[in-house]
Amino acid sequence: MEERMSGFCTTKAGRGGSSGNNYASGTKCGRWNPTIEQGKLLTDLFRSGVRTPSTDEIQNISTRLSFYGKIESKNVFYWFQNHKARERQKRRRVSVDEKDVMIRRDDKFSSARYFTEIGQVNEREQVIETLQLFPLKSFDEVESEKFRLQANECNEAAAAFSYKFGTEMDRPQLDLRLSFL
Amino acid sequence: MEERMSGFCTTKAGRGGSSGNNYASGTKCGRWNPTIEQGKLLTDLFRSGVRTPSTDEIQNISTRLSFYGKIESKNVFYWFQNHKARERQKRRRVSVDEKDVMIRRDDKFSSARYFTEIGQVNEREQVIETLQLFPLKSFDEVESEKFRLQANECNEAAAAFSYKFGTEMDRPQLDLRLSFL
DNA sequence: TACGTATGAATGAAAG
DNA sequence: CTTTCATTCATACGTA
Repeated sequence: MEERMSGFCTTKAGRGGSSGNNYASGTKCGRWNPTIEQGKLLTDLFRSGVRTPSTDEIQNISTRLSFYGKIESKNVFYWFQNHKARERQKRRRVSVDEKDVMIRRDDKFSSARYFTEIGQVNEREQVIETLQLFPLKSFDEVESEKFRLQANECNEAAAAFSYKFGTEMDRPQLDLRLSFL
Repeated sequence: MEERMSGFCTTKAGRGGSSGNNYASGTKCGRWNPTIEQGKLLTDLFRSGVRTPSTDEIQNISTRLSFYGKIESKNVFYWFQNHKARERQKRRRVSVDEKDVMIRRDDKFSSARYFTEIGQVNEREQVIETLQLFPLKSFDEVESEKFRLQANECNEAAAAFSYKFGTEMDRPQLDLRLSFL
């Protein structure tokens, strides 16, 4: 029995906002907030192609992540659901805006600027979803970038993760899901 | 009490086009800030009953507003999201206060009472959403009032808005959304 | 300069 | 899956 403080309340959670800030302010307890490690790992999984993990996978991931702080499987479930939805939503919006710009282009600020500002705009997600095995260095959003920057030591976490994933689990790997895609 | 103007401040006078783009304070770069016209129009739409515009509507609105300053659809999305949430929050806060008072005074007063005294506190917002076409003179918050006061000349903006909305669009009006409710 | 308020942005949790 | 709600973080601005 280990009663770590990590988890819901204590929130040392660092999830950046938009301006490269990770808050550690007194967050109110009540809802789960990923710790940096958890966020990093989740993001990695996402970037690896995981989009809609099965119940079992969710369970596994959750178990794994619980090492870094309190977490429930539903949190994992929601995380992926939201992350995926928002990636799409963003993509959708951006692309339309982009179109608008094209149409009404003021020529003052060309589209190039937009792409840079808005970030990676048009990427085929299906492809990514199945071939992401090779990190294409195309993080989905600025967030991941921040995570990566502010938490390099998390690599160890990733390592541990992979490790455990391959040992104490009955299922092969998270890669397994890729096989039935 | 705040003078909100300037569009985005694309790190500098990014957009040209519409006149009267006051960057006044010369601050704010990074996050969108509605110009007076944009704010006026958004507020009007809100008061007209628009609460949760669909993706398409958001796009239209955004496109329209882009005439008055740089703006992305997500800004419109967030604007409505926040505006609605805060209206609700405020209302909730008030009702709670009222309730406290009530309770303290006399427990006899029950819910029925609230409706009468507090005014249209617990209104069915769906209804509003569909019938708000007729300004019920129930402004949501002081802000809108201010906007209205400090920017009367914006009516022209509203006019233009309506105009464009009715002409350069393939869809009828913003009322269209009401059809599928 | 310090702080309160209004509000843009983000995101966990759910509902639809 | 999509859309909405609730909460919280972050920041612009006004004010003392």
